Amino acid sequence: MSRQRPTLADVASAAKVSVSTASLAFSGAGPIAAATRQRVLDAAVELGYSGPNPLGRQLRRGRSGIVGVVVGDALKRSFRDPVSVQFLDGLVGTLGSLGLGVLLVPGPSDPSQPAVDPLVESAAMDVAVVMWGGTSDHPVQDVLQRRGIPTVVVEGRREEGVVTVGIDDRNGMAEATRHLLALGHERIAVVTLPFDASRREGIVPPERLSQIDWEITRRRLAGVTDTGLRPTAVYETPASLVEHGHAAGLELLRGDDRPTAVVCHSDLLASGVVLAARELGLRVPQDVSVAGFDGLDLPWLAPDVLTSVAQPLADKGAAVAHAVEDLLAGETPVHRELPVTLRVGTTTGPAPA
Amino acid sequence: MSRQRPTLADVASAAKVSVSTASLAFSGAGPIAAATRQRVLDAAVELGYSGPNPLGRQLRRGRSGIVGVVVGDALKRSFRDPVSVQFLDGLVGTLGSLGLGVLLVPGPSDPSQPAVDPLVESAAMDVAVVMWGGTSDHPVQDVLQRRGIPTVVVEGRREEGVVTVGIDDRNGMAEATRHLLALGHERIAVVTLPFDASRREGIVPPERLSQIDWEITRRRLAGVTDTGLRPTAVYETPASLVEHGHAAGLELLRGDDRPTAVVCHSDLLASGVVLAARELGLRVPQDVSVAGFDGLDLPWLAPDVLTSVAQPLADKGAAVAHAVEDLLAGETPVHRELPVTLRVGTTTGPAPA
DNA sequence: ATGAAAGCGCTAACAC
DNA sequence: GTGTTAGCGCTTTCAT
Repeated sequence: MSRQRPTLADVASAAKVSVSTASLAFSGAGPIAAATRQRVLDAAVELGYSGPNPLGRQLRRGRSGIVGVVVGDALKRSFRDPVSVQFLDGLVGTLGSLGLGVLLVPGPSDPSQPAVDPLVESAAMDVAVVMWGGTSDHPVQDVLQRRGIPTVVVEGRREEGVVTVGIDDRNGMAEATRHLLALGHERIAVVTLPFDASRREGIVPPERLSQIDWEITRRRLAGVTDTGLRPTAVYETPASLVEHGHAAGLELLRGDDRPTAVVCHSDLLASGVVLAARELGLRVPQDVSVAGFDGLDLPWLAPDVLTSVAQPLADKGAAVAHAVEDLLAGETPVHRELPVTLRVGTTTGPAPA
Repeated sequence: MSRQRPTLADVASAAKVSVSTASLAFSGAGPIAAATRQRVLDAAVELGYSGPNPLGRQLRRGRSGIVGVVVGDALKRSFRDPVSVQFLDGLVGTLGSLGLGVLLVPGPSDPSQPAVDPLVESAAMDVAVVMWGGTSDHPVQDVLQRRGIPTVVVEGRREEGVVTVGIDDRNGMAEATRHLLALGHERIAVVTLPFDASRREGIVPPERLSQIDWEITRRRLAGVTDTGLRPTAVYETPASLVEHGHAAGLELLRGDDRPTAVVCHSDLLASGVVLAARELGLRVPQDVSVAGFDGLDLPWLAPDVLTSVAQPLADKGAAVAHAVEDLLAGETPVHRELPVTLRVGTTTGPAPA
């Protein structure tokens, strides 16, 4: 343990071979005699050498093997949403099998904070993945572009020169809405994802409906109105969390002119609405139907099973990983749009008479 | 965009300075005339140079600026637990302010899978953090040690030569138990975290009680018995998830000789027990009291607020980050054990008469 | 305040 | 099959 950490050169000289040969012994990429190889490996063990230093390898190869994943929000908030987590799980798994690691890069948190995490500016990454890349001001994407780091945007706006992976949420949302319409509902309210970073909360005044900055919110709301429905109310939430759905439900469902159904932009919001309905003494779905989006497994909603539009989260992660792979191979991946499926649960039923 | 990406040397020659001067212009670490500095920066913009290549810098400095975080389980499962997420949030935040990035390294998932993710073997990291490092076989820690990567173990066994950060969960668990005893409960069951990687589920036969592999489970169970309590039953779960708590609740609370209180090793488990109790028509806390551990915010349990032992999750992340900082500075951080606090909610009350 | 030079540890041409 | 050589892009003494 006395001196410096041994290098490949040390191992090579101990094994009495050249460094290039020693390199081959570890990488296996090239012809080498089994005996030589073994000699190198033995020398390595002898010296306590545990394999090539990744830093040297990375510089030489010009690749870090790292994919920076910019989460669309403060980590804590982002990861409270199973949607992010399950997506990330699919992404990390697939990237892992490609030999790539995931560097967590915090996204913009408070509007007050510096807009771009220092890691975006200076961390080593071969490719970046931007989750929830749907805002119109993209300081993060600008920095990445300046650095020349190829980027995959998830759920963002489809733009020239930007690789995107998304889901068919507009049609999915429309399908959920039509499901309610088919059940005879006429008074339907909508609980939406945030319109922008302002984190506003409450029923949206009509003029604000045309000022949606977040692409995903715009698309899902468009899906609702694609059906021809004119919602009785549109309620904006500051984040996709149960408590915000709960607040929305309390506000929307009190009073006699309440809607008979609520469509929500996410399952977490929808489950909050269900809890609020129960709390108000309303039966679900006899008095009020509730539909969500995401297809999450929500055991604590039992015995109810949420009617929801299921999106293939793990597949989405894998699709993004493959886009990353293409980018690394120098190819330009095409936009992928994954299908969604309406899954009818126990929280929607015929409109009350 | 024709040729290679520009390097610092290109910028230097365009600005008619030496590379070392150009380097100073970017790092700011050294004396440089403001005018020269500006000339370099202008040249950089001109050439589309976006700052020093991190790979070159890392090799030169011998540091990657990366902390590998080995999550204690498959990502998906791990991140379904707010405990991991909130800890990670604190960790990433504090490390970020130290200029360090977090590389996500999947931990052992299935016992069938290769025990150690390839990233552990070969990714660049200056320090590693092992979450839930409490198992007796540490293939991951062995590899890290062989590579000479200093490691912080969270919630693991305190051992010679291993830096650990933990919480005082043994006393916390004892305090929760004493709270129940003080309320007059005599028949108390325990719902525990996994004993080992076997993911067994159900009431534990007595002989298995001495075969707890996971340190955290051992400590928390010891906390319960430290009070002198002899639990009516000990129920082992395969993971800290609501559905497993639910299953435990259903099994423990059916029948007339049911316990009047259940102490759980986590809030997710406890909330599952509450749901099961409600489902069985039992009133909480009139018929059965339930206590948890972690101090999570569980909005969907409303109107109940879980009685729980709160642990400072963000602080734990920060404490680990500071241990990492010490390690990087060449110092040996001391073991930190953070305090926990019993917070009485609405789910515990006097034992039924 | 600036420049020259060395070298971090490795891999990949290329020659033998 | 093995060795020689040349960098990858940068930071950091050390001179000037």
